[in-house]
Amino acid sequence: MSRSNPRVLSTLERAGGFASAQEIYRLMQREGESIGLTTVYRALQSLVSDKIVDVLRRDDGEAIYRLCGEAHHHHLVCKGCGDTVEIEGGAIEKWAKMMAEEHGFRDVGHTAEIFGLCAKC
Amino acid sequence: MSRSNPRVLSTLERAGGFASAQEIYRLMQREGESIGLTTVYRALQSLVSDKIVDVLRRDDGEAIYRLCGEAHHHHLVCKGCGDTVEIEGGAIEKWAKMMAEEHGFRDVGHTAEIFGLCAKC
DNA sequence: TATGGTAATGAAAATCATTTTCATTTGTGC
DNA sequence: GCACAAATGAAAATGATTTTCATTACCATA
Repeated sequence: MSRSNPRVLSTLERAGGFASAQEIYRLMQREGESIGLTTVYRALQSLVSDKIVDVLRRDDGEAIYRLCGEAHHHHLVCKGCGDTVEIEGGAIEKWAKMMAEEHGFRDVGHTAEIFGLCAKC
Repeated sequence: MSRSNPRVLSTLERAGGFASAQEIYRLMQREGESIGLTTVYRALQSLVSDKIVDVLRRDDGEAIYRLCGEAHHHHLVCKGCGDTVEIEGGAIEKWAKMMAEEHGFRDVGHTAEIFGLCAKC
């Protein structure tokens, strides 16, 4: 069932743990690996649902995949250079829990991202 | 030079200050306004560069436009029936601001969504 | 070693938001 | 009326992503 192709994962690692599907595909091509674009996409989807990688969005809407630790965290992303800082979100956890209770929701998860310009940009 | 079509802006306002280009286009069509999709896109680009609206990205990559200075809100979405509740996020605003300062980021915006199962599902 | 079934693969086509092209229309000053 | 710049929008192009579908690799069992 797991389509988390290890070659895709290792390429993502080699790319610095931060790349788009197209970039990973091109990188593998350049390195002489024989793989189809479809398989790259499927492997990434699988890695995402296995929570081995995270997916964010570039400003142009292209999805970028990045390795992430198991600990639940949020991101502070620079719109200029794409630099990403992992941040802690204790306040968010509480907020999400509170809101869910207030409206009778259960089994809740959440997403939260902050984006702006970093000091260098 | 300014292509900030006022009909597009007013439609965005009427849509609750938060919509995608496609949605604005469909809304105008439904209301009998005669306008081309191209013009909607151009008007939105113009509004963005005039800093009258902000652009964010949905999870699926579609661009959503938001009136600047609009008191924005967040969503509580049911995974079962898709029902959505608008919620207030004062805690998030503070958290985002704090985190941004802490890491030297400026011009920051954020997204936050909570999803789970509503009482009915 | 054959055989049958299931999962993985990838080329090509489909989808969908967005951008570009370009011919036409509209508006404005003279 | 006339010329000319700006605005418009239909249609085509673009580019990422997903779907389709026929083929292939794998794996257990007879």
